[in-house]
Amino acid sequence: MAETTIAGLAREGGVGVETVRYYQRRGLLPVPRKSGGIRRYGGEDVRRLRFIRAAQSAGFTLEEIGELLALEATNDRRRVRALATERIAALDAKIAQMKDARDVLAKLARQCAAGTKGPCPILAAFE
Amino acid sequence: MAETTIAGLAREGGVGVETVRYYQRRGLLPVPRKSGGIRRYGGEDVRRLRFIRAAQSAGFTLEEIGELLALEATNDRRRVRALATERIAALDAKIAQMKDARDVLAKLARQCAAGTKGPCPILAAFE
DNA sequence: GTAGCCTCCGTACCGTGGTACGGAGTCAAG
DNA sequence: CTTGACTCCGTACCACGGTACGGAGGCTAC
Repeated sequence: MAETTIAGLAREGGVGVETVRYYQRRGLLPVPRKSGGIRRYGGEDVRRLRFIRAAQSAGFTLEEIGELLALEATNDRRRVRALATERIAALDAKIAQMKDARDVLAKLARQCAAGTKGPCPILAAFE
Repeated sequence: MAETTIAGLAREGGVGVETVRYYQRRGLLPVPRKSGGIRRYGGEDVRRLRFIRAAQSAGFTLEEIGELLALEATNDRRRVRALATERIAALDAKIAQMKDARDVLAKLARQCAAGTKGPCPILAAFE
């Protein structure tokens, strides 16, 4: 298991060095204390960093990811499922709201394109 | 046209006093200079404030709303339509991304609920 | 042995849309 | 004419997920 420096870890995870340090401050990644002055990172650090990025792309916040990482050790599937269900509900709510906004705008844009006389229907809708 | 104070304007627009002041700083609302020391607001201010809220609920950022307000005077429908189209595209992209995250999570949650042996499929998916 | 990266660390800053604080001034009612 | 509510103004702070800066020290190759 080749050890690396913070720059190597960052490269493996596809993030910047500053982001790794930020995750350390957030408690998502451990802060190793190794050879004089310079920290060394191993495969477990890469795995955790990739876990964070994967969970992020599933819509979890960094705070939730912190809990997920802690839950890895306990295998508390019920709690993990609860977090996932919460996240799904939040995503559904936001998606519905954005879809509404999108449909309203699309309808207005069609109306606006259909005629050139009078005030713009998009602006008029905001009155 | 009954004039009012900042608190009255905020009430009409359904926002807080601090939010009105924030919009003034952003240049979205004019800063009237009226009777000694206290600013007075009229119907046009209420209209603009409501416009801002309506445009916001359609997904525009405050910066874009600033441009929309400026476009009201010129009736440049092409530019307004361009802004709306941009916004629709941005909404579509974000909606698609969130839907993907949602579907992945929902699938994992179903798998997780289906069995209790082995590691949690949700956590395993992030490895 | 020294040039030239890399690391460490604290701290400040970014965008987005506000919210909170605190002291001084103003205004209307009692 | 005082009390109490409201206004004005600058400034700082909140969440969120980072990004940037700068000086001191370490590490590696030539």
